[in-house]
Parts: sequence; structure tokens; C-alpha cells
Amino acid sequence: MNADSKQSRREQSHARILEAAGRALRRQGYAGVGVAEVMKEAGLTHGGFYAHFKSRDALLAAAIEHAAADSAASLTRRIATLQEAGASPVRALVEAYLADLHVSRPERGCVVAALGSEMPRQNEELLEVSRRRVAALVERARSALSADAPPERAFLLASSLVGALQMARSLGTEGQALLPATRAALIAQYDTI
Amino acid sequence: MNADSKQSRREQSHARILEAAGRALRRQGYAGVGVAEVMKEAGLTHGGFYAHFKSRDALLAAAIEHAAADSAASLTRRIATLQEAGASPVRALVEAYLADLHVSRPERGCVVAALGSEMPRQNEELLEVSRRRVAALVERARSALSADAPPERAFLLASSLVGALQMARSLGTEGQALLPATRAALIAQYDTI
DNA sequence: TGTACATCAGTGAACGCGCGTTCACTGATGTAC
DNA sequence: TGTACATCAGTGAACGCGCGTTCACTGATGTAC
Repeated sequence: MNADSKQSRREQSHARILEAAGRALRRQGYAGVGVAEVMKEAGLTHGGFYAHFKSRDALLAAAIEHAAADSAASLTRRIATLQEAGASPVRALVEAYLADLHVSRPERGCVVAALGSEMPRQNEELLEVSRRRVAALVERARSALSADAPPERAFLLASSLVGALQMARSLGTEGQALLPATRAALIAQYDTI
Repeated sequence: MNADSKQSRREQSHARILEAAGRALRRQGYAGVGVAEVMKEAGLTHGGFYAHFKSRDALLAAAIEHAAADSAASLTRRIATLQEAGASPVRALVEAYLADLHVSRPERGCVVAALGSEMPRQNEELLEVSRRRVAALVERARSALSADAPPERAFLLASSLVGALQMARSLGTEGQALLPATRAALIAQYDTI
């Protein structure tokens, strides 16, 4: 037993596999998560995979949860920083979510934006996980709006964020150029001064 | 030469292959377009595929264009009908795009919504085709807005439509339930009465 | 009009490759005495 | 403290399967005379 770390060797490997899968998932989509590739990036060989997960599908489900927790945490941090600097909840959410870095680095970003169009095609297990991630994003939008805002307003704000991020990524540099004005317009639409 | 049809047998086969690929693409994504499966659905065997397309990638590019033309045409028809019934351009666009049928039948619907999160990951050839489809959708949004609307407003309206459609599809029946209020809210946001 | 030949579209077997999965084995770590 | 053994995490070869691609061949359609 190694005293300097509370995680066993096995737990550390497990965590590295999940990390690698979470990044691959957001960068390359469901089909981009290959057992051999993920294990290699975790510094292991592919044979040992099944000591950690029952199947590739089980990895995918766990990777979505892991990636979502990762991106939610960094989004929360960024929003807190912006709010401390005086931004309104809506402004903080919009500027954090539609940040330039978020466009160019999907592997660290929102799972819903990275997988949105593929989600409805997955099997029931993955679909259930995906539904919860979409609901969590809508809930985050709701919490940025004023308390009396109707639910469809939160749904629409979340939709705008996801759609704008995807379209900006597809358009490339031309999409990036549209972002500042897009953020301003979104904030104007949803911020009740 | 068959006088009752202006299309040769070869051209008819080609059209059926494109049709099948366009549906598969929107229902199952890029990875869901398999040569054998598409040929089978076109009533042919897989070996003949390469007499029609240089490669699977070439089929994908052509299928995106074909599917986009198909969905654009039906959207245009639906919008015209709604406008003839008295709807404003924005209302017609929103109600046509976020129609219940569009949520439940992706294989006939918008390519950008069906492939949005997968687009940025494709090779340069497919990326170029995708960019044009995104730009066309933004242009359609722009044409529904008043002439002096700034470009980011069209981009945002398109983003909202794409994001809302994807999220409604992921959420299932719960997402469908949100649609009427979502349409109304979007129309209120973008219609300058 | 009829016959012989050329062209064209499609068939189906086969190949190579990548990928998920299995499994016998190895080397390291921890435990018993 | 040292030795013998058990357990644990990971290795790497192998298997089966699906898929994109190739290719020799077939049957139908069109053309030459």
C-alpha cells in the first residue's frame, strides 16, 4: 500500500481510462472512442480493459457522466469568476459557455454540444444518461434566469447556446468572428436588466 | 432507350442510392451510412456501388447535398403554405422548422440538426459541404428577419432552431411537450411586430 | 426484319483491415509464518 | 527480518465479425449490317 496516494494503482488506471475516454468522446464522438486507442492514451494495453469495464458500451455511459462532471465543474468555476467580477448570471453563463476556448477545444467542453445530434440514436442506456445531461444544462440556464421565467425560456436559452457552439465550430474561423456579437445579442435577449 | 422515362436505368439507380443515403445519413449519422445497407435499400447489391461513386466518402458528400436540397425544398413549401395562411415570415419559419413531425422524423429533416455535432470532425471535403449547409440555414433565418437585422441575429435564430430540435429529440416525449411554448417564445423574440 | 456483336449495369464471391472481446500468462505487490 | 506463497493488475497474441473495396463474370439492352 502506497502511503502518499489514497488511490490504489487500479483506481488510478481506472481514472486515466475515464479521462481519456471523456476527451475522445467529446473530440471524436461516440464512434471515436476505441478501446485500444483509449487504453493506449491511458498508458495501458488494450487487453486489460475488461478488468475495468464490462464492455465498450459501459465505458461510454461512464465516460459521458465523467465528461459532464468535468465540464460542469469548469463551467461553474468560470461563471463564479465572471460573477465575482460583476457580471449578471445570464452574462456570466453566456460568456463562459460561448467562450472562444470552448469553440476551439471541444474535448474539455460541454457534452451536449459535442454529442447533441448523435444522442437520440444511442441505445436506451446511453439515451437515459444523455437525457439527464440535457436536463442538467436546461436547469443551469433556468438558474441563471429570473425566478419567474417560464420553463421554455430556459430551454430556449440552452438551445441557443448549444446550437451556436455547434454552428460556430462547423463554420470555423468565420464562426469565431460572429461570436462576440452573438454573445452580446444573447445577453440582451435573456438579461432582464 | 425507354421513351416513357427521361432517366436512364443507371440514373434511376443513382437517384435511389442517393435517396437511401440521404435518409440513412439523417437518421443514423455519418457512421450509419453503410455501402451494403444503402445499396440494399436502393434495391441493388453492394458490388455495384463503385460504378456510381468513387468511394463511400464521395457518397457522403453527395448525400449531404441531396438531403439538404430535399429538406430545404420541403421547408420552403411548408413556409409558403403558412405565409399564405397569414403567418409572418418568422412565425412561418419557426413553426415549420420546429414542427412536431420534424422532431420525430429526422430522416426527412434538416441536415444541420441531424449532423451538427459531427460536422466539425469530418475531413476537409465534407467540412466544406457542411459549412455551406450551415451558411444556407443562417441565410434562411436572415431572410425571415427584417432587412435591417444584424447578422448575429440570423445566426442566433438559426442556432436556436437547431439546438431546440436536437434537444427536443434527445429528451423524447418530454421534449415534444415543451415545443408549443418554445415556438411561441421564439416567435415573440424574433418577430418585430 | 433478323442475326451477331459490343456495351452497359449489376451480381456475388473474395480480400484486407480495424475493432471489440477473450484468455492464458507474467511480473509486481502484498501476506503468512 | 527473511522466505514462500497468493493475489492482483496488466500484457499481448488470437479470434470473429462487419465493413469498404475489388474484380471476374452474367444477363440485358442497344447497335451494325
